[in-house]
Amino acid sequence: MPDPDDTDLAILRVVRANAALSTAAVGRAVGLSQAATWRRLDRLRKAGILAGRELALDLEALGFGVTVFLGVKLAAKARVSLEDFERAVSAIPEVRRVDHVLGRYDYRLRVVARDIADFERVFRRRILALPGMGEVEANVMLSERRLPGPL
Amino acid sequence: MPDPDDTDLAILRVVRANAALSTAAVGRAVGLSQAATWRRLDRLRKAGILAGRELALDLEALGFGVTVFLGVKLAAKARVSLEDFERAVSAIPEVRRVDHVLGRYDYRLRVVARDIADFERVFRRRILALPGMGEVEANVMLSERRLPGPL
DNA sequence: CTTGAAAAGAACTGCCT
DNA sequence: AGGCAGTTCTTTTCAAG
Repeated sequence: MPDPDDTDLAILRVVRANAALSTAAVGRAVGLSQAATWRRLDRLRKAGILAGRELALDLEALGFGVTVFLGVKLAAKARVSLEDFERAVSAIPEVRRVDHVLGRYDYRLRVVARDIADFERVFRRRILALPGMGEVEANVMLSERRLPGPL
Repeated sequence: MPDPDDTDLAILRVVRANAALSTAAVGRAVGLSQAATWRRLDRLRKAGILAGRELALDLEALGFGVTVFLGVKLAAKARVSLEDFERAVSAIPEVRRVDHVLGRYDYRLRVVARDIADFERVFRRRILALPGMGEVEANVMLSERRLPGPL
């Protein structure tokens, strides 16, 4: 499959900004017909560049108002495999992301809770009980901003 | 607006798992007609719980293979407003997320680059040049896992 | 690549229980 | 609320220039 050309990038910029646009509207924005736009979108999908749609759930509107980022260092002595840790952490409902990272920490977790009291419960009963837990560092999220990113 | 009931939660669980499903298919999964499902989805959208669809771009497939998380502490002396910092950091194309946090750092950034050499360029010329930059800590992402989260 | 069109499917509306 | 039926819009595919 050929790499995306400038027209493809223009299409990606449009759909990234407005995922609810029809192919005809995207075509109008980049100066292509509906059919041609569809063919390009189809190619981008098949190339794995457009990896599918997602529905953004507003967890705050559902009562989960607290988001905490945790940096986790596995205990040096503990002979816990990364797979075991990942399996255990993935079983905690409040954990929304598990990033395996290189640096001061081994994992970065994104955790949600209804409020601080709820977070304390999750932290004490679930997070601290994870196999191989070493150091933990926490950052409470105040606000977030998503940016379009490169392209 | 009334809070979501059990049926709403069932619908949210279904669409969260598969955002590409038609309202008719969602209805089948929860035992409702197409129209009833659509009306509930519409209500959830208007309540802000379903906050809109997004197209997932696979940046790796586009050649951005490196993701780095940065923890940033603003310099104590610098009299830089948070707004100034946020404006400047938001202007860097490679920055995909800016999270204002409480804890050891003031901000957590998610940055993408084509490769490590590209990241070094962004880091030296853009990140280190941000107004008010104090300490920085970096974590290179090895792998990530998104989880459904609570509900 | 374009236009035009047809068929299928999904989204939306109104009416009735 | 929920179901049914119908309308409208989009997607998807095709033929022809």
